[in-house]
Amino acid sequence: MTRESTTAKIGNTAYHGRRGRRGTGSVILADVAKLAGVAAITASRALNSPDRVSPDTLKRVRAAVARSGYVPNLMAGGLASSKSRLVAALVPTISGPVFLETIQALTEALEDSGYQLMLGQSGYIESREDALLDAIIGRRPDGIVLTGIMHSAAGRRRLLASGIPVVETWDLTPTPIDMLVGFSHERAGAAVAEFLHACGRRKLAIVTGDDHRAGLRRKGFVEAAARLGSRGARNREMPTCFTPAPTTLGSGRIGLATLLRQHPDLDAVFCSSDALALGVIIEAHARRIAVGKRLAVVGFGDLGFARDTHPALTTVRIDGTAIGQLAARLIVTRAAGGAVAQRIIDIGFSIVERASA
Amino acid sequence: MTRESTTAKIGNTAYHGRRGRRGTGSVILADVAKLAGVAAITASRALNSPDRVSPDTLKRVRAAVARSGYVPNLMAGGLASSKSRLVAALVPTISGPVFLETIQALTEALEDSGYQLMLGQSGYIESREDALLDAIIGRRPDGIVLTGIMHSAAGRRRLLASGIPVVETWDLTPTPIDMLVGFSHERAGAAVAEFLHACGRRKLAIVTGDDHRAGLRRKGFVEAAARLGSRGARNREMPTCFTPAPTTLGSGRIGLATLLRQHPDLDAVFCSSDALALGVIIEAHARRIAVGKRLAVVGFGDLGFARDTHPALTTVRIDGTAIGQLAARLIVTRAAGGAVAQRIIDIGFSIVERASA
DNA sequence: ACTCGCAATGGTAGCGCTACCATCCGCGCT
DNA sequence: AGCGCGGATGGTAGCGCTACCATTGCGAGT
Repeated sequence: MTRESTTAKIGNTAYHGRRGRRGTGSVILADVAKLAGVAAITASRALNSPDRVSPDTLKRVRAAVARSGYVPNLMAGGLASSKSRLVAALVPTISGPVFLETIQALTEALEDSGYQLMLGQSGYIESREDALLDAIIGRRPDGIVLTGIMHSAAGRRRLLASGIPVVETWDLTPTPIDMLVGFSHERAGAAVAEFLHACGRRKLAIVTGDDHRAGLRRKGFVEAAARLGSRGARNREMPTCFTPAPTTLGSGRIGLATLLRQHPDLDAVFCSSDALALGVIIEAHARRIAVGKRLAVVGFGDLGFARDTHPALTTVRIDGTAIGQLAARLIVTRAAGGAVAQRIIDIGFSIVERASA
Repeated sequence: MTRESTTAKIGNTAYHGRRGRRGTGSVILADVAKLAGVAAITASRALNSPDRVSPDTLKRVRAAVARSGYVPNLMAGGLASSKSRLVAALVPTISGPVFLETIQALTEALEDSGYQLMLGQSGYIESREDALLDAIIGRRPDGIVLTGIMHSAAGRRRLLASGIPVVETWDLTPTPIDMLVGFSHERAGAAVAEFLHACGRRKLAIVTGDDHRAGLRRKGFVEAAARLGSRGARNREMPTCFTPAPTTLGSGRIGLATLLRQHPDLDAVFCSSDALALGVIIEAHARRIAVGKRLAVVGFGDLGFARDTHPALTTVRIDGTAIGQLAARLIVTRAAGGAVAQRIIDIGFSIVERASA
């Protein structure tokens, strides 16, 4: 029994109503083809590679689509072509505006290339990360973007085994799973120490979150400070205040208060996020400490508000948008069968010098 | 020719190498079934409804899955069952932390129920919204969550026609497409005006973004102020400063400066976001205006930093997490074939009274 | 005139999975 | 003994689409 033997009704309800199976009852490609007076495969070509059909056919198929309100079933198409036009992004959490810019740029760049973003939040629980990985790999995305994720060894193996292009971002590990767009947190930390040193600051301190990447920045900062001979840093005795994730304005206030109790004479604070830095500035205000003069404050991230604090915040700028766009380009290239010239891209960073340091 | 007639190799590479089609070459259900010594359909049941197979079979199938590294192809499963286990969320943009909490909660709640979130950003371009809608509907998600989207009439129609459950959020329109979780922006604005009036404030002003929902809050605020007889508000002459999207700390600073130029005696400012409010506070600081005393400031959103500003920010709290969770529950219920008791849920709001007003 | 090539179209056979029905087996009942 | 019944399992036939190959028709090349 063929579809043609049923009524001419658009949609496959009639067919399934007669005998047998499920079906969504919506308009399918065969309906469009019949309306346009062509075979299904020709209708498919008209939609997916318009230059492979005659102009006349193309017009008729397009008209049929418009008339019937047909929306291609991408699950079926994906199954048949093993191309899902989906890209998955895995982040620890989207709150915490650090990765937002990257996700935003990624989504936009992908949409421009006809891809859709699937978002996964691993939280910080490893078992969840594994379950999530299954859910993601199960959809056979054309690419996976890992942002700020510390993946388990098991996770790495499954990703590798899946054969799906992977882009890691926001970090620069020597041994990426596949591709990578990031920068060196350690060098960023070192650069801040050198900058503060050049400003004449010698009594440095840190307010930092305790995630892995912040740790790397701290390491670079402390080592550079030691190398340059700043106070206390020689023996890794950098005054440090750790704050729990996520880093907030409130933690920054507490952080400065805590540091001042032990080291009332400190003259510079490097914060692992702009939110912390804003908190430090506000706490300094409350204590009538002149930020930028008696106390230098440096943030990290160059979030939108950094230019508008009082005084404006000196901070490390990471081009999150570029990271997202590059990640998208890498994946799109790979999905199109192309080879990428450079599997590891160092996007660098810059110190935006404003009034706070 | 059946799969069984080929070698016992795991994965369908051998089969497809021999003659014919594409195929991903990865482990498929039939491989698992063969390993476990059962039929494919039994393996499927073992994975999807474990209580419908014998404990022994279940164990053997699970072992086979573990041994082969099988990951179900959810596109194929979705096609066969017309259940995608995907939910799409449409937001104008994810930067701008307002909807973050909702998206976060939504993702988590869905993951707990075995659903995956697909994220779409419409930007503010209507043509893009339409293209996006096709990409989304094409994947046949089990639900669509609209957050802060003003959808075109055409968009409404397609959503309706698709038959997919839709939840609109963050607003309370009288005629939702399907389901709705939100609150009345107008009433929120009115409540702030009443609150400020009760605090003895009479010379009110507004700093606001110019999106639709902020407009509704402004309307409620202005009308309530007029009703209560605050200065100028009788004739809708509320001093107002509009700022371009997105609302930022910087816009808030400019906003207050602008208002003060025209109305140096104002004693209260209602801001359409906490970011604006923070900017207003910072500008007031810079001008040595005592916030909470000479000038009352009220924000909107109760973002994380609101409790930590100096002085702490009085603001309107919306439970974005609850919105996300409720939206998830509505969709999961519907997808499971259940009927929802209440198609329109008013989540309300509350004014968090702190030191700034 | 006859091949050759190419553009346009169509038929067929799956992609990997699950809904639907059929079968089988063992159990308690009449 | 024969019956029905429910639990476990299997076979088959698609879900809606596209890869692969075949076919057709027509103009150019020899």
